[in-house]
Amino acid sequence: MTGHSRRATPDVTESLAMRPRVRFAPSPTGFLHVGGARTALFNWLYARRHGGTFVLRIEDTDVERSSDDMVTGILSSLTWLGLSWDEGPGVGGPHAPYFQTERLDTYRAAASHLVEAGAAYYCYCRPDDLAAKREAAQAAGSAWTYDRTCHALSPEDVARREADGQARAVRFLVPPGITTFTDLVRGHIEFAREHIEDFVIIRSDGHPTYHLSVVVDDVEMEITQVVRGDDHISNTPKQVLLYEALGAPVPEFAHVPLILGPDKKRLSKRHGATSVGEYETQDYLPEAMINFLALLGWSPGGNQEVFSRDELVERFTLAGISGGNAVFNAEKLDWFNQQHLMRLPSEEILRRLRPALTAAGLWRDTFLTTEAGWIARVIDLLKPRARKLGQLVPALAPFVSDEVVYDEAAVIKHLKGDGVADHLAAWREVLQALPTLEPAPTEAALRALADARGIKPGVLIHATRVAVVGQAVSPGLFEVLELVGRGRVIERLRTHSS
RNA sequence: GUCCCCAUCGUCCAGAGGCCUAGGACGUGGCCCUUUCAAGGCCAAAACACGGGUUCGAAUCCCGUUGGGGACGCCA
Repeated sequence: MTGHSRRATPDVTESLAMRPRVRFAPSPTGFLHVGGARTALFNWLYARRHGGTFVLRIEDTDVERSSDDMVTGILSSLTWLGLSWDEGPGVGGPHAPYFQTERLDTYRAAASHLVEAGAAYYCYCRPDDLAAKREAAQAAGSAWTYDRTCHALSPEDVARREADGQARAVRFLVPPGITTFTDLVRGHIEFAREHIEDFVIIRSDGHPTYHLSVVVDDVEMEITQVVRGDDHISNTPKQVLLYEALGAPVPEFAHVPLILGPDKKRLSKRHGATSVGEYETQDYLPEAMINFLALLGWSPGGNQEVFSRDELVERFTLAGISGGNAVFNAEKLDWFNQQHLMRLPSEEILRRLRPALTAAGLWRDTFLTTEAGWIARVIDLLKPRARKLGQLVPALAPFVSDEVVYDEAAVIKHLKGDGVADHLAAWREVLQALPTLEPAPTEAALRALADARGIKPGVLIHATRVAVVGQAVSPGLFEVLELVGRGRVIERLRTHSS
């Protein structure tokens, strides 16, 4: 060790300190919404981009509405999207547990600390009474903030209520002044505290409210950047106040715009699918979903649209998040799906298709061995014509099995015409005589035959297509014939020729 | 009602004072390729909300108006 190491040490320490710790903290009161998924994605991208840590924390303090099934569903959707978490449910971590209901003592301790420090006080008001006051004020057209009744209670009053065993909540005492914070996407934001009421931090049932638990956990879990939805922006000053009262460093904030439906209203069920799980069910590729979501409200700056997960990680910056809300455009998602499908290697497509092919009775293990090259060519031919992965299953059928499903309209249009059966018989003879079904010579042979018989090549082409694949549409006929293979082609022509 | 945020083609974005007769993508229309369908290529229509400033010069900076969104819970 030389003098160098002494200089190097602080650098290393500093670079470690720079590593961000971000988190996604869903409440398990519903499925993973696409908006939540995008928030998770931005956090994940930021962590991965900077070699930081992505924490997943479950905010289940609303015991009434939270459920284990929802937790499972959310984890499953995140996993499907490939947003792996470094700390959280299932993987644990230095700040476990990651379920808030398992951390209640921590919140109570923090609240007691705040009460002792005079930063918070007990409140014996009944929720019903407060709601009534609030409604009355609203009816009168004015805003209502808690009137601090309980802050004004004399020690005797308090003693009597305690003796009566009255339920008490804990309220944070909002000091006068102005709270400011810097938002990484919007810049400087400030709130006059006169508009902020003394908010409840511990409910009368002893459970913490969101404001307390989120701050206590973010402090304890050493979260450095809070990346979350725009709808939290007005909560932020309350939380900044809490950080300060707790004597904790305030993290940086980045509020990302909301995702809207086509009518510019917050995306909801009536706009169609809103949960990630539905898109999974609808056979979208997770990489397409990621790409689409990333570009909703964020831009790397150039003109490129299609990005792999790694490319997104490489380019992600919080500063690239735009300020305005974004409308969810399902058609563009479809386009991304197709683009990613086309870019997926055929082996990968085959791997993902295996369950569906098996279910359809079309799978055989030789796809992985002796037939690997052949099936890859078939997939490459079909994939630019598919919008969804699953569409490849029926498209693959005429290539991999003897079963051909005939489209009635196509049969009538292209196989029932005058002389068609006869033309196909002649064409079958020609094919049988050909040394191979290589596209170019096969096409030449077909055109020569059509010429000899005085018909347009299209007549033979269309008839052959329907006879071989059962549909009026397919990839280029001659590539299809070669890959279907002479045996099956001849056989299918035989059943449709005279 | 109060507070906060936002404002470029129908939609998603580019644009960080002159590079803008505003660029890309989805979608739409047309053309090309072609045996069908895709993919791909080319072309077209399509936007700086409005009004004031600041500046030699503004989509870009400031103010206001309007519009949209969000928050005002013992929900998160």
